[in-house]
Amino acid sequence: MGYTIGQAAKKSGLSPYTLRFYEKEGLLPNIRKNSAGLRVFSQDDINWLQMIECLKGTGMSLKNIKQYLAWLNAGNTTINQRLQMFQEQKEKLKLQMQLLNKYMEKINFKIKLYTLAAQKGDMDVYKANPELEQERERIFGVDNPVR
Amino acid sequence: MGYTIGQAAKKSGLSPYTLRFYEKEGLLPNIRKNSAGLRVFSQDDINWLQMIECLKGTGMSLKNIKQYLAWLNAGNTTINQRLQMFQEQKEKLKLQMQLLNKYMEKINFKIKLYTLAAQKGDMDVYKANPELEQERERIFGVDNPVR
DNA sequence: ATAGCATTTAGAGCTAAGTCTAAGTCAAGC
DNA sequence: GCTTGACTTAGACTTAGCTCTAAATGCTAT
Repeated sequence: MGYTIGQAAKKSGLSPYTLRFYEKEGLLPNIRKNSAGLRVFSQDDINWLQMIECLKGTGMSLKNIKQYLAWLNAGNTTINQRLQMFQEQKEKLKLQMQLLNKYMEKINFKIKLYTLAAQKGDMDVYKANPELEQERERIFGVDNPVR
Repeated sequence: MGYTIGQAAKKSGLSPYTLRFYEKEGLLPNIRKNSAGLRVFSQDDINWLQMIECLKGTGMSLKNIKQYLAWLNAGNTTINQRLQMFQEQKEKLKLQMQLLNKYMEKINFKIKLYTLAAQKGDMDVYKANPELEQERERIFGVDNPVR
């Protein structure tokens, strides 16, 4: 159960460059090397890479991920810091998801608008569909006519 | 109804530096200047900044936002391109939201785990709560014990 | 009318996160 | 025994997106 850097790259969706970069940055400590000096990635390493993806994908910087790793390595005395970190990360993620929902509404409205405009051939869509004004105002606010 | 760069910065949540940078990059064409040479931001400019935020926030690069702006300025002949752009952006956003939901599950599980660990004082949580194994396996996969 | 602040410009500097280059090593297949 | 291809290293380079500096100008309140 050991992967070369290329195999680990495919498994994780990252490039070999990135994996070496992460190791250089201290995000992948304890990567074994075989007798020829090649890195050997374990399943644990792959799992950890997936955790990195999760934290990175929810907006955590590599620097903060490194902090988390330091807490992991420090053992049971840092359980509360780690718990708090995940709680904060959850709040951040909730806000982010709310924001994306708002963006989704805007984009959906734009699609509605442009679908009508594409049929008509021009952007004067509100005249034929005055009911859109209500929705537009709810999503974009009073003084945003949405071009 | 005109704002200084400082006021526009507050309204948009961006810094004056960023607003000047955006103008320099061609993302804010037609910003007026008053007799003293100061920029005057209109409500339309603020609205456009909010659209930029939406596109940027859903992962579009400034370069692609500039492309969209070019289509806007080109008039009705580009309605289909713009419609397609928003449709693609919507697909991207849907994937992103799915991903964030997965990350939320992972983070919630971690919070559950660390909450128990914090009570116990150590990480041997599965022994006292073997039902967690099921959930862990569903969220993280078979060969990921989740440290 | 002067102090204090916001603004202007051109251009330099910064940060995060990779990405690549060059020169070399090594194992496997022909 | 030679080629091919994946790997190694150190360190330079890239990209996106800002962020700041310096020197000058201009409004605003005392």
